[in-house]
Amino acid sequence: MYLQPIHTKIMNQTLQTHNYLLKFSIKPSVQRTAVMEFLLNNRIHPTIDEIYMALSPNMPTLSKTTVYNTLDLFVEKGAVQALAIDEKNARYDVDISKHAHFRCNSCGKVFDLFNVNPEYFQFPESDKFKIQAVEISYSGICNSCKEN
Amino acid sequence: MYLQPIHTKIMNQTLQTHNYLLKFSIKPSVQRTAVMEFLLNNRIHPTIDEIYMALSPNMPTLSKTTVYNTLDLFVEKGAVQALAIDEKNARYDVDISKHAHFRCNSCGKVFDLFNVNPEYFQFPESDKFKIQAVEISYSGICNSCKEN
DNA sequence: CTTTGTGCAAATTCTTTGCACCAAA
DNA sequence: TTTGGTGCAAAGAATTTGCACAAAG
Repeated sequence: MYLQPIHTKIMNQTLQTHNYLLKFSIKPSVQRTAVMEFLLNNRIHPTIDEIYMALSPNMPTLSKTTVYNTLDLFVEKGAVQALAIDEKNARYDVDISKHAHFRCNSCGKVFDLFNVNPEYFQFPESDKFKIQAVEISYSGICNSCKEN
Repeated sequence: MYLQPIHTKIMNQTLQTHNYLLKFSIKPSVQRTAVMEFLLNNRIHPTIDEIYMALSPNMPTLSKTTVYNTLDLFVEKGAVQALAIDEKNARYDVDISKHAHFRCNSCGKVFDLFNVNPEYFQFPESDKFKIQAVEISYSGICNSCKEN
């Protein structure tokens, strides 16, 4: 049986991410690929700072400006959606399918909610606006905060 | 026919606002009454700065800190809802009934949307979270921006 | 070479905090 | 008096901007 060397596995994932960026017409630089790979592997709706903090140990020259630039580009190209659910910081979601979010008012974490009726994501009739997007955000207390 | 003097009208409105605050157990100071009166008369989901800029000409000693304090209190008492729809600034809505909002990506203005199916404001089943609130936010281009 | 991307430092904006003074009960 | 409200100035945090250097084609 042939065992795939670990570095090849890593290369394969990076290659996948590289190709994923190309699907959105994003030129895959080292930094952009690292940011997208982090988003794909960590579905935690991270803030800019969380992304920067996670990547900078392995990428000491990375700057926060680049993380800002990268996410602006990803949003512009439709590869990620920016969430308004957190009033303090912008949060980013690599899952661009129609789904809702829940924010815990105690710990501040943002979770996906996939069991919201898909019908809710339809746009209402309007002669005043050209509606292009919808965001459905719930808030309250998550179970792990409720226990404490 | 008896014409109500204009200053009486103003007094009457301030008195109404005063009593409105009392309904939410908010002690009606001069500043709080002015802020609430502005919110009731201007359903534009204003930012802190918009409220401050509107009131300060007639209330030169008003400070932005007081506007912040006042709106924190209003939200805490349930008299207004804070909107997360605008990533740049907090916006406040004195209409606490269940309705949706639309933000124009061009001019940044936020509008009410009253024709969204009330069913959409129901909370989904969840054993992970105690859901307490929902915000439905649409975005796109408003008609006056589309024309220009 | 020319264009595009990155990263540092500074600037800007929004919000919060500490504290002193003022006002109402 | 005592409590709570207001307002100034400073601090803090998130984001944006200007510009020089690096990388890619």
